[in-house]
This record gives sequence, C-alpha cells and structure tokens, in this order.
Amino acid sequence: MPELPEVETVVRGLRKTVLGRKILSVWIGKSDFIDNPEEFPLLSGQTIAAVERFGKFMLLRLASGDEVEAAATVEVGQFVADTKAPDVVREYAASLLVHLGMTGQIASIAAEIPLEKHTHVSFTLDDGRELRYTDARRFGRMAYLTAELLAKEVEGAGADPLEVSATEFSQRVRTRNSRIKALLLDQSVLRGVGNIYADESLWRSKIHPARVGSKLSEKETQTLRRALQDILNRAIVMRGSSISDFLDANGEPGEYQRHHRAYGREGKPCDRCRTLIRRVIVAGRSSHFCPKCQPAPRQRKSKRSTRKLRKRS
DNA sequence: CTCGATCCCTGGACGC
DNA sequence: TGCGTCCAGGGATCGA
Repeated sequence: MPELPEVETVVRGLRKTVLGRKILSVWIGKSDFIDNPEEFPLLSGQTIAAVERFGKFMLLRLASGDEVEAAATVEVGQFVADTKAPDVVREYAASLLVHLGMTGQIASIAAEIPLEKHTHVSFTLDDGRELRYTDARRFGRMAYLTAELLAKEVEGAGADPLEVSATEFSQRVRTRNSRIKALLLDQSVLRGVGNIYADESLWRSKIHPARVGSKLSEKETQTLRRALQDILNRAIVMRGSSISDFLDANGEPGEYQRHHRAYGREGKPCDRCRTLIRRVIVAGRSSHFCPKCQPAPRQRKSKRSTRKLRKRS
C-alpha cells in the first residue's frame, strides 16, 4: 500500500518521464473514484509543470500558455521538500491530485500497449506516450483542483514526518489521548504514514502500538520521531516496499519489504530478542509488534472487562 | 475528543 | 475446477 516512501518513489519517477509534457487528450473509464470527472476535459492542452508529493497525495501541477515558460525553470529530478506546499500551491492555477489508495499505479506507457483491465484514466501526452492510472480496487482518488480547492484540500493536513521538528512532533503526539498507532496513521497528525511504517517505527522505538500518546515520555516520543524519519528515509532510498502490488512509475517493485522487522512478520522471531512477533488489531488496523520489546500498556479504561467477541454467522 | 462499526472495492488465499 | 467466505486496507462517515 503506497505510503510516503512509495508515493515519493512514484513522484520521482514521474518527474523523469512526464515533466514538461503536454496533455493532448483525456480518456476516462470508470470514474467513481474521481471527484469531478466532468471537468477532466479541462486538462487537455495543459502542460505538466511540476510533480510534487504532499503526504500520500501526488500533485501534477498544470500550466497553460504563458505559465509554461515560467514553469520551465523548475528543477528537474530534484527532491522538493513539501513542507511549504500549502504556499507553493497558489503558484499554479490548476493541479491534478492523485491518491493511489491501496492498489493505484500511475505511469507513462507507450501508447500502442493495450490498456490493462483496471486502467481507468489515460492522458495522451505529446511524446507519443500515455500517462495511465490503473487501480483494481479503486480505493484511490483523482481530482482536478483549482488553486483554491487545492488550498482547501491541504488545509488541516498533518506535519510532514520528514520535516517535523522535535517540538512539534511532541506537541502533536503527547497532547492526545489516542493510541499511538492511531495517531501515526492519522493524516491530520502526520501526513504520509501508513500501516507499514507505523508498525516499523514502533518496533524500532520499542513502543507498543496501543500506548496512549499523552502517556509517552518525551524521550520515547523523540526516539519514535527519529526512528520514523530514519525508516522513511531508508525506505525512500530503497524505492519503497512492494507489498501487494506496489510498482513504481517504471513498473518496478521496491526493495524495502526485505527490511521489515515487524510488518507482515507475525509468528516469526523478533530480530532483537527472538520472541515471536504478534499481530493484533489496534485502531482498526492490524498491528505487528514484539510482545517483549514493546511491552503493552497497563490497561485501557474499558466499561467491561469482558470483551465481546464479534460473532460471525 | 475518541471510539468502534460500516462501507467502498477486488484479488488472492483458503476450505470444501 | 469452481464456488463461497474471509481478509486486506486508506479514508469517509456516523452513532455512541
């Protein structure tokens, strides 16, 4: 599932393949994952002036006519820190927002190659290729946004986990009574973290996923922040984790899944203490952790000590 | 504020 | 071979 490192990997790939390309026409198949498919014809004639990442979102910045020239000065293939994105947003009149959801893929494909079964959007480009969006489960999202709508979209977004300061991270985590796993996954707390990197960073920092944010010590909180940043950076270098069907913009898998220590390792020995990794549901998501290295919190306040087992008919 | 439940969607794993 | 069932999960939404 594409999280920050996977999205960053795709973005870097797209910068090499579609930056500066002009969109000639748009084809849409199924459109129930698109906010405003009826506006997509407006993309025709526009040029992809920049490709940016904002949390798990990708933004294809569009320019028409005069704007193209100005946009030509945008640095190519260079990492663009996105902490200032809310400001940068207004420099483009329009943007295409793309969220890969669980199974989304986007890439520049030679036009003569037949569409795949679940390709739902295809942009014809001026280099004879097509920028295609493929997404079997359609948990992804696309939207054509004016600068104004994009600003609204981005409003209230969490901090960039790679840029967040020690102070801000602490403030965002230690003032909350939610469990840390939920906080890490909450895009209004941090933008870009998903299930894999939440579990990996908690394992690294030896924090149980059900611990409550406000009950973490400052030291634990900063250990977590450093672990998260280090893991995300390493994952980016390895071009993300290929679980299920993540492929980058060149159709190639990432390598970071080989380095997972908790995620997907239920029943396997912890790399630190050999205790078997466990999987439980926290915040509605499966959470992998070492029961020894990541001790469970005392107890959570609950109305009934007996928990109801969900019945299945 | 925080929680759990539910829904969206489809492929893949598994049981029979 | 084929069918039914369950599960995965990001995010929105709703009621408690």
